[in-house]
Amino acid sequence: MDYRILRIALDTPLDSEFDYRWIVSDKNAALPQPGQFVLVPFGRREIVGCILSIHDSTDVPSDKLRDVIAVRSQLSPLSTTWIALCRFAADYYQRPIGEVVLPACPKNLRALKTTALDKALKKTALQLPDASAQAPPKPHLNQEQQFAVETLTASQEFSTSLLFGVTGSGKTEVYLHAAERILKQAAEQAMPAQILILVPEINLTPQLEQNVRTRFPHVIVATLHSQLAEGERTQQWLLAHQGQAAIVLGTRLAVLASLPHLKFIVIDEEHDPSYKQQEGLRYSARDLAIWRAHQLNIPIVLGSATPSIESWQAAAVGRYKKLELKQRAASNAVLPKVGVIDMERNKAQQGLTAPLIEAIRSRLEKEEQSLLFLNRRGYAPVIHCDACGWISQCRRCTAFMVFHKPDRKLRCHHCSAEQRIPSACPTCGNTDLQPLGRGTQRVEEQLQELFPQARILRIDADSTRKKGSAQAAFDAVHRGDVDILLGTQMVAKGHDFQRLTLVGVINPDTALFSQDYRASERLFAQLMQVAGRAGRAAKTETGNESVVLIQTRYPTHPLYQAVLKHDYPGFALATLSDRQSAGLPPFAYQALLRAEAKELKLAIEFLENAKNLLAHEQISFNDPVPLTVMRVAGLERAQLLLESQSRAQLQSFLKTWMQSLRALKSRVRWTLEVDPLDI
DNA sequence: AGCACGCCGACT
DNA sequence: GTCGGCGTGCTC
Repeated sequence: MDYRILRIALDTPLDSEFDYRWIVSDKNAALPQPGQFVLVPFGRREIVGCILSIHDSTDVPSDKLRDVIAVRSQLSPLSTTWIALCRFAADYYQRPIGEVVLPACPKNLRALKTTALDKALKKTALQLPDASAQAPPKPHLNQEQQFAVETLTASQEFSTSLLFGVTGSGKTEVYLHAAERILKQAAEQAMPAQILILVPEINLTPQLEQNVRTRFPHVIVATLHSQLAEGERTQQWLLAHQGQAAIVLGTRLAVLASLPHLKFIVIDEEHDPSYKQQEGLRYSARDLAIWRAHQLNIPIVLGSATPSIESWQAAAVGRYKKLELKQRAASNAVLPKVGVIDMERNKAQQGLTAPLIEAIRSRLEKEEQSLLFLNRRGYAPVIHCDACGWISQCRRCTAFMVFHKPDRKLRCHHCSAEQRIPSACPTCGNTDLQPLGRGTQRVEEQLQELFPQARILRIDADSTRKKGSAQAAFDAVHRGDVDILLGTQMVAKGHDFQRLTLVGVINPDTALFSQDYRASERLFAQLMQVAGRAGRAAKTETGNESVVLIQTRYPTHPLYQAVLKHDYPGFALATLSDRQSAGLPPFAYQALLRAEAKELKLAIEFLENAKNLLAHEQISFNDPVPLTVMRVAGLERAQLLLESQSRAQLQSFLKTWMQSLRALKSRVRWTLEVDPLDI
């Protein structure tokens, strides 16, 4: 009997591809194709995999070979280009290819039954653009924007551009104009085209989605992000895969979407940490997007007001083209004035210094809005007993339990353990337990005392737990129903508040002294971003200038001085020189091996073994160390950091090292992260 | 990761 | 006597 060998990717941690037999019963029937999904027996169950390649023979002994049950032919095959992208990601991040290919596709494609898929296919077959609307007049571009658009669209070949422009400088307009031109150029040549736009978090940038849809009423715009319901996700994915969607707007997972006619990629806010997947395949969507652009030989643009240090360096050495927008696009918009409040001279009461309180008061008098930024939720990060020294330590984690006042609970932010507030100290019975430090809830309480008439709104992960409540909260601010907005980093992104003329940063100093060498880079980006919430509109009717006030104990710290001057290039230059002398990225490449076990000793032991397993001249190992939050949910964790001057050397080392590590068959649970962001 | 097999402890 | 704990072995 005639048969073929199908080499198949399966979603299993086993680092291998699996060969199956396909019996050719009818010579005239079409053979299965790479990129098609198949149903196969695997152990004692049946699962769906994806054909990677087709062969005439295999080394797998024939008694092990089993037959494919069925081929899913209703879906057009994924391209070999797409499979090559997945293969690169799998190799680079040291994961089996099946763990890339299958999770990259909607669950309905992998389901045993195809009913949901068939339904989605039927729906997308009828999909048409909105088209009812007429495209609104396009905003006029200033010279810098015009130049950026020209540069981005001048060639259809691979190039990476870094679009550097402050908040409000009109980066979005550059993306949209470039996208429009690329679609138009393709249409003139009667070529299909697709554009991929990646954003950090889609629910925080609903304005962009709306913007794109109204600007492109004649094409299908698909959106892809993790919060879509499965049916919807399948449809949106199909619109991309079938080439119907000319524009695909999505979060990091969209970088692995099937896009047969991809011609241009945009990465908005390219520095944002949420482009890094933090579990499973720990990929950087930005880095994969650049690889994809290179693979397809198409242009890609990375945009940011505070580029990642890596991207800035790449632009400095000419690997990326640097495009700069120096002015805020609306001619009457100005950069907010940034000032620091020295907390040594101005003692804070309940976290707020007198100058900041005065600034809020003056905004209230003029009926303008204030925004206070504090990156710590809850009421107080810990409660303690004055009499005996007891503190609210989590039993299962190396962390304090956070006091949440509205529901009168202690909650661990690491393992989500909860308990009611003890009415008395668990060790000595003292009934006077005190909160230490402050989170957003406590500052909210303080604001209510100081400004009883003001309408105060807190926005953080706790206040926006219900679906749609974040949107409702932001809508209230936009309507002007809020005088003082208070929140965590959730309030820093995306939204432009027209009547907002004061941004107060309560105390960001801890990030200055973090173990993590990237903490200052993140702080700088966060401060610039939150500062950008102010003064986006023209000067208000009252003629008030927008102001950003940062409360700090270190007012002369270079980081704050750079923020004061809106001087990202200066900050980046200083950071790069520090990184260079310390031999840190982007002047070195890193990988991180993490281990967790019931006892720290076991984790450390495993990492020591791993360290001594395989020597390599161009790889340097640090010592295994416990993580800062050593124990989470009863498991103790440690990590081993590797560095190399050469990305290629690190890659080839990791490949053989991983094989040896797997062969150890250790009890300990471990993961490897390539290019880690948090250390 | 699943899933099954297998070998020991406390229950209707 | 059996339910269920998790060690270990296997998946083309």
